[in-house]
Amino acid sequence: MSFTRSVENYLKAIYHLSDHGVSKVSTNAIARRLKTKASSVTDMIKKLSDKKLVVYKKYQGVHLTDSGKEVAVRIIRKHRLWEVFLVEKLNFAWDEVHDIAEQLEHIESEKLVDRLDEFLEFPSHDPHGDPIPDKWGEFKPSKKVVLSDVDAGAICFCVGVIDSSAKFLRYLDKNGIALGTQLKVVSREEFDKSMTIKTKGNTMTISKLTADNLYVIIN
Amino acid sequence: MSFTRSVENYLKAIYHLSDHGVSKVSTNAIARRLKTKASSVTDMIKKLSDKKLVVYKKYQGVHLTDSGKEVAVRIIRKHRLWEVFLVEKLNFAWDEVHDIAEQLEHIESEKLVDRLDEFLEFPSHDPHGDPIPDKWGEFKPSKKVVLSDVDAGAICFCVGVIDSSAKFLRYLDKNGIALGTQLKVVSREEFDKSMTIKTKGNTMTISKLTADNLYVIIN
DNA sequence: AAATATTTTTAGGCAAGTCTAAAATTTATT
DNA sequence: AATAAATTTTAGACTTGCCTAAAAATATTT
Ligand SMILES: [Mn+2]
Ligand SMILES: [Mn+2]
Ligand SMILES: [Mn+2]
Ligand SMILES: [Mn+2]
Repeated sequence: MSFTRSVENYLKAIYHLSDHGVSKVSTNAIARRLKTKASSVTDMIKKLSDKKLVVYKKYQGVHLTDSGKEVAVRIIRKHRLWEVFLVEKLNFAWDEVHDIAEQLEHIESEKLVDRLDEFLEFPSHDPHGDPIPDKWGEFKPSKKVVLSDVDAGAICFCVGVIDSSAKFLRYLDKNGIALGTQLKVVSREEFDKSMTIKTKGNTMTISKLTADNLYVIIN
Repeated sequence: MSFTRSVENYLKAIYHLSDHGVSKVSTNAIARRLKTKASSVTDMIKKLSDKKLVVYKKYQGVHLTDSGKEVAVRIIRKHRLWEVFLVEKLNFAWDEVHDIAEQLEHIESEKLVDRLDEFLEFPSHDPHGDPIPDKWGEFKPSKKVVLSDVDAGAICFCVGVIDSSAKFLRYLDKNGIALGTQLKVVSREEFDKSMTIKTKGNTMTISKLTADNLYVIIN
């Protein structure tokens, strides 16, 4: 099955708004996300419902069917793989790639996606730390968490920040922490919730504030 | 300026049919090429004319304006760069890439195109031996020619075939001639128009028939 | 519980791009 | 030069996706 760009964008939006296709999503939420009008959303929802991609009851919001979820995950896979390509191979910064990936995600060719995946050596996460589903639509169980939630002893790698101020980024940079940096949590201090972490060449103690603003994925 | 996918496809078709935008193109020729109906072409031509991308006189065919040509060349550049990417980086065969490039050529991002160009090390020709314009829309002077037209002494490389029968391709393969193979024309025989050519490891004589069916680019 | 505010749907309309069938124009043939 | 054939354009219709304005349903206040 092949769908229009617009249908794909709606399904992806609903997927994200519904927390992986679990809960119901309101018309207005979709409209806000896609920068369109509620009436347009209602129109589209009816078409999606006719195609059995969503379940819809008037005034009650929508949720994705299994096949709707499948389409959404396929688009997300493509979006994130292309983001990796742009950052890893074409040296884009991680905050420049979204709009381009928004277009590339609609290119249709299963072979292309699989070859790209292989070319990128089957990345498990995109440059923003979001997981990339495999070709069967399965996500790896690992999930991005805030560093302050990681137990002592765990090894993880940095995939994103919450506070993206220049100040914070400079601080991280100075201490050799960047996207993709491996970290081991050596110990956690109960008293002030500070943590001691070890990077490749360095061991340091970071404050709770810092740990609260770093996203990591546990290996 | 940004145009719809459809507009871009029309402009590209007209460019190719008009021999680089020189001659006039008939409605039917465009319809044939784009697998659409003549009436649809007339409709679109009017819109292109309103946008000053073509010059149109009823019943007299169209030709591209300078700005129409510019758009067409930009699309062709993208098409061919993506083809190189697919073959060189993702290991596609040269006969598999066209349809995918047909989609990728419409991705909008000047930065993406320039980075891709750089990543591919500024290729001058696509996998079919067609020249790739630079970012200012300029084509390198070299052009693909039939091997039988090449003078003795010249060094060229193989970029395509006219006869694509399995028989011919097997013959080439057996003699170590493939896409990209460097050839030196050692001598030409006036009597039967046969040629002696030298490849990397081998010198051989080929018939006029063979030379007539091989496209090369002179270095 | 009634009134008010918010959300969602309907009604009607518009642009892009395509189609079929019929009319107009150009080109080729007698 | 007249007729026939081919090409091109017009007329009218359809789909997709979007919009505004108004009506209907649901949610929140009083
Ligand atoms: Mn998109
Ligand atoms: Mn991302
Ligand atoms: Mn195309
Ligand atoms: Mn090509």
